[in-house]
Amino acid sequence: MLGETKQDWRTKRRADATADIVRTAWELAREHGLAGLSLRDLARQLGMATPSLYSYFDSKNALYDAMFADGYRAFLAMAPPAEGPDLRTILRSGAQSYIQFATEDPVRYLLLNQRSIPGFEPSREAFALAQEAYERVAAPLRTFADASQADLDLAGAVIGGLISQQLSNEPGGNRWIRLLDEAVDLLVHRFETKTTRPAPARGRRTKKGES
Amino acid sequence: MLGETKQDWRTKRRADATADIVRTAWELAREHGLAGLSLRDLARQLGMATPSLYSYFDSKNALYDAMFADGYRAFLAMAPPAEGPDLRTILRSGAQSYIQFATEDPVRYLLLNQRSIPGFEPSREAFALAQEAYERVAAPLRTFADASQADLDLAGAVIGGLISQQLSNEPGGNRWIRLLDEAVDLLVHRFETKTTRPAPARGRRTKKGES
DNA sequence: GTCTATAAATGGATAGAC
DNA sequence: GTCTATCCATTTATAGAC
Repeated sequence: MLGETKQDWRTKRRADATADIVRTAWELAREHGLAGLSLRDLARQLGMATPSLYSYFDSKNALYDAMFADGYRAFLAMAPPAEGPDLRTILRSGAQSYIQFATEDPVRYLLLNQRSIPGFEPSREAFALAQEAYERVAAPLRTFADASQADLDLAGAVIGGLISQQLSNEPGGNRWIRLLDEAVDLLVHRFETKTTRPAPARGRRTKKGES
Repeated sequence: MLGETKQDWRTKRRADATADIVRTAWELAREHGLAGLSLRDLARQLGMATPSLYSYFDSKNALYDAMFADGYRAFLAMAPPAEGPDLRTILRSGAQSYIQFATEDPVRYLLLNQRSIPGFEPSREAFALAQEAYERVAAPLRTFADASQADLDLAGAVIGGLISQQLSNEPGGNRWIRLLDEAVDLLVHRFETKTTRPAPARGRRTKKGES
């Protein structure tokens, strides 16, 4: 029994130390860029020797994997499923959460959303968290607006496009993300007119807005 | 007179060699990633010693700068100003050029559009080419559709969003870029209804599509 | 689990002869 | 402009003592 407690204590110590490493890794990544993260700096910042890190992570990519999972856990903790009386509200609140999450930590956004680190592929466990996060955003749109996969892809591209332009061209500013409401209007218009035409894709586009 | 010819010949030789280096650098960047490009590999591939590269470029960033300029020159060479009988055609053909340019060489797209290399900033000369390319796409939309800067920003975000999602999530596929026509429809709708409401942003969004 | 020591390699960049 | 030789810093990762 006492042995069990001791075991738990050690397990917790190890988990705490691991979390400490990941947190510090994020700090350094924010400072020097994602690819600029070095295990040397990381160990020094933590006051330990470089090889000690290998007691916690088998490789640098394993550390990236832990950061990847940590990032999506942070999203799941901060972003509730979008709710609201109408589609516009749902879409806008979901997108606002996402934009907030992206702009408050651009480096995290890069690791989670672009394939930023050559050779790094998230593990199955980490990828499952990514899917869970995706579903949290997608599910309300499916149930409320009967969104198809193409609808979701288009919405993701539009919102992600605002974020991407903002972060690459004017980090810290709002030139693109302030266009969110107008972008949501576009998407709402599409979602609502779509029910009129259940076969959305091919052959159309000849007449419609040609006054 | 003979001296002048000799001078021209040397100038040409140097320009050719420089172009050769840049071309080979693109090949290696496509193979190993943009950040994975090393001057050692580059020199070896060219059959020269590493330090010889410094006769052509002062630093690695100077090489990136030449690649940056080269990428935009390639765009200017391949993408004519968008033309067409109506806004939809102009927008779609411009976007198609851009998507073609991006997907035929994703690494080039990354260097030109995302801030992919930490510490690299394009020189004034290279940046001027980027602006020229931007204007080539933007000008027809300004003159034909009286597009505001916000209109252009939104359109850029939507098209760039499709490209970005495609390259990060399914390189080589078409899950997102096949949505181009629908994205263009969204934008056309916005451009056309915008004239109805010259003050586009705040305070609206209460009633509109609430059937 | 932690350390020291070190491997084994890569990176960009410079000096100086030819 | 090209080379050889080299510098100096950096990287991830391992071996083995404690």
